[in-house]
Amino acid sequence: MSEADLPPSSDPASDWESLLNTIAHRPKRASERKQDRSKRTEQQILSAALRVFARDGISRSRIADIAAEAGISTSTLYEYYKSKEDLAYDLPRNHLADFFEEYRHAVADKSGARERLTLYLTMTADFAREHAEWARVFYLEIWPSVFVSETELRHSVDDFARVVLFLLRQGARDGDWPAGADQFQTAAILLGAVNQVIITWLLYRRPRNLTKASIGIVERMLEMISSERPAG
Amino acid sequence: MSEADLPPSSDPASDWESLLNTIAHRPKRASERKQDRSKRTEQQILSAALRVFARDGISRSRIADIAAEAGISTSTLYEYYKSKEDLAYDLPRNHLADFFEEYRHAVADKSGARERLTLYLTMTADFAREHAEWARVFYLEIWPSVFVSETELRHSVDDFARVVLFLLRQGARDGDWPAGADQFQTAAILLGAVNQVIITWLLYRRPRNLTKASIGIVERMLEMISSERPAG
DNA sequence: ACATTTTTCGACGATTTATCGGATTATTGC
DNA sequence: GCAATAATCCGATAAATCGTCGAAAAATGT
Repeated sequence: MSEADLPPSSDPASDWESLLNTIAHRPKRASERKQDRSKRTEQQILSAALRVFARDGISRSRIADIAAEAGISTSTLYEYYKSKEDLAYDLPRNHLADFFEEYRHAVADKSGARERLTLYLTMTADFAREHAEWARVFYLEIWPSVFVSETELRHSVDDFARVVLFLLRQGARDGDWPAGADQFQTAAILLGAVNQVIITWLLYRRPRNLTKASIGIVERMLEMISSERPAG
Repeated sequence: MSEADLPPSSDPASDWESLLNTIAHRPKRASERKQDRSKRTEQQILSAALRVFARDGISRSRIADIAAEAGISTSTLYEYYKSKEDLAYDLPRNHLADFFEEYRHAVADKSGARERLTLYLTMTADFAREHAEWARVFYLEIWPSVFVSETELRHSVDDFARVVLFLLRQGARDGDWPAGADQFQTAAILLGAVNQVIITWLLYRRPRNLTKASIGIVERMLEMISSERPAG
């Protein structure tokens, strides 16, 4: 990625590239394992943990079950993660990085703030739908948890809002919506609504078609924001 | 409350009263304890659990700590709650009932849907601010949890949205906002944004003034919704 | 005051988490 | 290839926490 090699710039287009670059490449857990065998084991643990956490909930899940599901012994699991909590909070990182990478790819040919923002928010919902087990663990157990703020995961969670704020500012500069509005407030509205729809879908499978629903709600919100009268 | 004695009615005003009546009086955990001593112990347990859960998070909290904090032995606590989970999910019910009761009182002299809705959403945020320990446990640990849907608590959580939906329909009938809009969608936007603000405040103490911020965001959203052009 | 019911608690068993030393498997240097 | 070394894995077991039970203490009714 050439933009990573360039010096910091205040050119808006470059800022966007570098923001995406940063969030898509937050250092994952430094897996210092030397052998391929270990990398496979690590994957098996993560995948088993995801299944078990999604099925039983984190607090009801037992380390022994996860180890069994991964086909290893309990003590081997402890070679990789020092506790259940450690495992639970590491789990979402890879998926989040994948999401940002997918978004970065999909947004490459879009330059308008509104287009970019619509894509971002609808892809968020769609990603939850496509990775429902992950979403169950992330949205219903980890994201709102007090302890996110104590972990590395916090950076990735913060990134989520950072992208929305960036695009709101871009849109304000470009005249897509009034510049006077409190963009933190606008971001809270957009993110809150999308989270609300995702959580409702995860808990009750309503709305039936999450993709369609999220497109509907996002377009409606952006339409409202665009046609707000400038702050007075 | 006399309206509880009346037969079901399709009169809108009476529907509103009976909705409020229902949600404010969801049966609490039936405490079958005979002695006053027990009622005190029960309160001590709930109050201790709230402090410990808010401080350590539910999963890190130990039953023994809660019992010690309540000044009783571990086994006595088990006389009252069959597990930590049981205790955790029972905890929010009383507070939620209190909130609904407070709202019912405060809304008594308001008849417009918009006024009622503004009051509801801002009181929600304010209640979280006033009962921060409770809010920490409820919003960050219990509300989004998978298992809410398995407990009695679910009814109270559903009530939360029910009120908003009721008022959105009232407002549509009264011409406060376009009748064509998908009111489930509108409810998701309103509730999602308020939850988002509350959660952000709980985690990061931003915005500094939660009350002011929630009034701002609620009024802005209702303004946007009121001035949407009718669905086409 | 005594019998009965309710509440409390210490002792203990069960479950789950976490550790450790050595056995097993892979990699490296020659 | 083959030892030497490092990395990985696991059984046995310690540590922590959850949860149960029967008997003691307190409250209640007569």
